[in-house]
Amino acid sequence: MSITNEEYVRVFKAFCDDKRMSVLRMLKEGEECACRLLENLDICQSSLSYHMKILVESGVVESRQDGKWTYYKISKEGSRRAIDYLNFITEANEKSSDCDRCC
Amino acid sequence: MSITNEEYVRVFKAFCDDKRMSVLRMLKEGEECACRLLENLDICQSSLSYHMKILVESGVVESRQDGKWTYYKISKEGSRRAIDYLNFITEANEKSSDCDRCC
DNA sequence: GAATCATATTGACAAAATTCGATATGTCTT
DNA sequence: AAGACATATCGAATTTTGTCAATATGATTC
Repeated sequence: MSITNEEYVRVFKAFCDDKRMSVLRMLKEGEECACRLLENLDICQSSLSYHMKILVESGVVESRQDGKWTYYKISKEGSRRAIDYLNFITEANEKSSDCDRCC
Repeated sequence: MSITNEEYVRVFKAFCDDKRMSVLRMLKEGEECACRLLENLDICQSSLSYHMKILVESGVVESRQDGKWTYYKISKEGSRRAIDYLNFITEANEKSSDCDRCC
């Protein structure tokens, strides 16, 4: 077992909360700074910061500092990794347990 | 917005808990009944039942009754859907925000 | 049909996640 | 360097999630 449960869970935490999902859907349209995200979310600034930290730590979102602004966008590498993980986890190990045809 | 945040979150909840991840990793090896899962998990029976309900409601796991046993396995359709969702959420809408080459 | 076994549900508690207001930090402007 | 602005962190309160023991349900066996 090379990848730990903790690692998987950290990555998928990104997708398990309503507010984070809203953020992801905004970032899908392109890079945004925190203040723009905040405008559309009905939470206070510190809560957004909390969620953005989880998103960045999951690797699915990456951030970039520009002066006093922080810009966020979906990370291609991070999302590829999440997809790889999901594929791996849900991919059966084909050990003929529900083989309908052959036996 | 056709698919709600709630729907996405319900699906990804499957992957956001250590115990559920352990279950998924067992089911990856093939169908199992609840009692076998329980043996390997260090939680009590009602807790397992709680987690299995979340997994089944996510669609990622499907269950089948055989007499007094309940068997669980990874749902191909459910996991395909989870992967579709993840692809959709993390796929950028390419609106030229981080275009390095062309401009 | 009574006893037994596997799983589900309930209610109470514990632990973790989320929220907010207040404040800190770091950057830009003047 | 003082003021303004954007974001991060802290501490406390609240909400949600996960846990267990007890009990219920539903099927099987005797």
